[in-house]
Amino acid sequence: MATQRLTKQRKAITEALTSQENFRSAQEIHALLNANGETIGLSTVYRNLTEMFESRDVDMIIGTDGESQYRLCSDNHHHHLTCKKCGLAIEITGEALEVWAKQVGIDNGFTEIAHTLEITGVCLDCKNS
Amino acid sequence: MATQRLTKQRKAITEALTSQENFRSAQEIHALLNANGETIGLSTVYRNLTEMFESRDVDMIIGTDGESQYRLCSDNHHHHLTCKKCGLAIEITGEALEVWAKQVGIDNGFTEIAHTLEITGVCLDCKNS
DNA sequence: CTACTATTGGGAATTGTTCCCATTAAAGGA
DNA sequence: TCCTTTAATGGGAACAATTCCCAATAGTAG
Repeated sequence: MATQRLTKQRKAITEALTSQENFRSAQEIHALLNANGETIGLSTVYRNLTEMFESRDVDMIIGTDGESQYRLCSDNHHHHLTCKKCGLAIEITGEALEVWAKQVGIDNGFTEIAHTLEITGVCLDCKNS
Repeated sequence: MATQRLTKQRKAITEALTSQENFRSAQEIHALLNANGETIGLSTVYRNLTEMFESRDVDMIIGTDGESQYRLCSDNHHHHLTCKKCGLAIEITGEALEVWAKQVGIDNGFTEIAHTLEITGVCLDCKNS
């Protein structure tokens, strides 16, 4: 009585996620797979990403436009400094911030504390053009 | 040459927001108004909330299901500690964070630096139920 | 190999939000 | 006060992301 079958679609999705550094929407993953010659249904991508999120294999965030974005869970938590014009993204880590955010939650009696941070601006190249 | 007319719809929306403690979705505001006998279009609610957000009269956050939620804001820049279960939102200010975020941008040659931060968790009441 | 059933995929349905545009009604001036 | 101008409204169509439905497909245990 299997409860989890290893289909080639599931494998392909995991592979696609592995090849991506940052958060990608379900639609982006789907497009990526199709571009690579895989034939995979959009429903399947959504279904699997949701399952993977529930089993904590991927992180999910909700973007500023309300679109869900996914990324394979990695242990090193970090944030991004993103250019509004060209989309350039620089990884930011801040141990102090991590600790502070968690502390704020604890101080207010919260548990299961998580946080998201986005810093945006205009990068040097875009400013000079 | 007026650029901002004080319509009764705009007034009603502000009133509805005033009566609410926590974040409410545009649809909730709309339902609330209609329940109070106002006749107001959903488009109008969306339009005004978006404008009010852009002019910083209301705070907006994107809920876990991707739905935008609004609340009248106090004047100063701040962030939120939000309960995943009940939506309870506590205002957070952190001068250190503000300075740090700006510094990170500057260090990387960015200008027009802005940032958003959301801390989420489960509040005490929701944990005990 | 076969039977069982988890999983797939594609189109329809849903949901939150924005767009379009003819109609309505603030606000300033005569 | 009454016009005139045009910002603002509202409702239905359009959209985009996501979920649902279900017949067809394909892992996997035996």
